[in-house]
Amino acid sequence: MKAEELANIVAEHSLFADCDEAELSDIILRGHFVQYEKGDEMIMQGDPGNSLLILLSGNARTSMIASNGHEIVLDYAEPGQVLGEIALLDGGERTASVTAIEPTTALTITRSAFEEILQKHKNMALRLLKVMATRIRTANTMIEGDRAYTSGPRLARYLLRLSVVGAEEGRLKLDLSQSELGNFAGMSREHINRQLSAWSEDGIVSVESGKVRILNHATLSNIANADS
Amino acid sequence: MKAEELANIVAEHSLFADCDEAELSDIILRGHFVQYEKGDEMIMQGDPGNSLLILLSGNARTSMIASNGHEIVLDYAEPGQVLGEIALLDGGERTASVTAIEPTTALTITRSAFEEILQKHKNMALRLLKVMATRIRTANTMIEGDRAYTSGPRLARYLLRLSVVGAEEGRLKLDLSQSELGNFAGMSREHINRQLSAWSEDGIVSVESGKVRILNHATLSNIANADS
DNA sequence: TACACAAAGTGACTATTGTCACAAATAAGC
DNA sequence: GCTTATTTGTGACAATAGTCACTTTGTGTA
Repeated sequence: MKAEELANIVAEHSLFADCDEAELSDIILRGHFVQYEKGDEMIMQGDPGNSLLILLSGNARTSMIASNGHEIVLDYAEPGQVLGEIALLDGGERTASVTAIEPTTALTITRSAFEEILQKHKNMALRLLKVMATRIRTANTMIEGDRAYTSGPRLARYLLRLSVVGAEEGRLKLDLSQSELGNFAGMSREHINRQLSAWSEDGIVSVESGKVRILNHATLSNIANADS
Repeated sequence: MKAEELANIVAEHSLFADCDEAELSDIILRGHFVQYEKGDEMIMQGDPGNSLLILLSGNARTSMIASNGHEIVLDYAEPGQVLGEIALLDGGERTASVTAIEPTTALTITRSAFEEILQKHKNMALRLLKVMATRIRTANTMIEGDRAYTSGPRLARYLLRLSVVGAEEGRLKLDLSQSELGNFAGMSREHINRQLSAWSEDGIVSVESGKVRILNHATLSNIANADS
């Protein structure tokens, strides 16, 4: 793999967005290329965390299983995303799993390789700090939303989080089943279904052949900030 | 202020735990010493975030007000804690407020000063990365707990989070009113009251003159991981 | 000590959301 | 193209926790 290729893959907001070619090829040099099939666990909850992943292609789900069996989806990752850096940095075990939800490729970087990269390219640390700051912000917003709002506004928020910015026809980044949406938005599959049906009636979303689309982005945003 | 003093103040797990004297005095040199009274807002939600705080003495509450008025307490900070680094790093506005809950002193560091410190002491970035990793971990655990468990286990978790490790007589780090506990644990004041009373009956906690104490740490831990 | 204000305790009722149990509709594999 | 599995749709019911409306108990201060 060449630095150019990685540069193309890596998304705009990614950790590596403004890396120069020297940095990128250094990263590639020190990393291992890995392939996953749909359903493969790229990172496993409970394992010690001695490496970090950079998602190159495909999509993955970050989720955790609580001690009572409840599954919580924390986020979905796109190409360019860094995964598993938390356990790598603080030395703790992995508190969440990352599962490929389609055929996926990634670059694995071990702790020592990562430390070398940080040492050699000193801007790297600052970039990673920014990425992590945004991640904390997202987590806090998630806590806020979960706590302060009832199911309607909450589902609206999670749908908007899945929505693409310049989305033609309001298509979402991922076509999730209603049970998955439930695990992401923190509500039961049945409840998701009822809420979606209601919104479908009002022309806010459409649910054709399992695929949810946002028809009225504006009202959905209003709902997301509604009083209840 | 002298580097030694800061060294003494700063807690074990703090960002500055293993800073040498040169680093500490550099930080002091570039920061401003500020005092707050009980109730003062040290950081205000909605403001642009151009500085960071290091709590030197006193205690503070990090909380956010949702658009529907709901107040959510994210965490309580002790001396040594870094506050407000998220907005500083990612350039966004402050998503939470930090309020002094007792007379408090802090060291304010502006963005430029902070960048100088990072530049000069390159271990600093790595340390901050660790701190932030732990913070993401805490936030994720909070999301997990809020989602997967009912009020009982949840309150147990938040009480344990407030408990001191070698706590003589199970005293908590902070004596919170039941309404505050409610905002922290995400449940109504009344519900907190009922749950606490029930546990008090069973000898798991005691609630004397508004102060909660953990009498049976072991069972409370069990409750925190119960099936419901 | 008395007054005022804030915090805690408690009962009754309500609301929201989850659970269970199916039927219907898709999708996937052979 | 048929069979099987996995989603989706929906009704009835249960449960958990919030709200309201008070009373009671503390706490701090003039």
